[in-house]
Amino acid sequence: MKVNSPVYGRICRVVEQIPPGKVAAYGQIAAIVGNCTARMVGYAMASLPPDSPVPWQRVINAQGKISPRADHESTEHQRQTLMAEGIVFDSQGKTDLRRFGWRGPQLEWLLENDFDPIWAASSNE
DNA sequence: CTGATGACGGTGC
DNA sequence: GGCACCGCCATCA
Repeated sequence: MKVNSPVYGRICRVVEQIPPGKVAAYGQIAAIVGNCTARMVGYAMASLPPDSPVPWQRVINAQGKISPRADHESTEHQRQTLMAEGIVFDSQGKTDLRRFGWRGPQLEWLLENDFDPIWAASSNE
């Protein structure tokens, strides 16, 4: 990532837990990170280089849509990447979070990385 | 230090 | 369902 910040670091570690074929909302990531807001997550993603190892493309907004930004081509690339992972978008460019929404990290991971265990995935995958 | 900014989200109309 | 506000707060100039 571009800047060295403890907060951004925690955000990125959580984002890295999102498996292929799943997506998470900015607010969801923020809740897991704790002491952080959706805007922080969005800003952190914006600061990442396009070739970052962090799967930033799996983070979308709470409406199940890819957040529009100045660089339209980047948005399109994100959509293509997610479709390649199996995510399906409807005619409105929305994806069904009930089907593709990430349930959260595993309890063990949360505990080992000092995150609040309340956000653990409720059951299996 | 101060003010502007932003890949968001909840509320109210 | 959609749209306009406004709070959010780490970063940056």
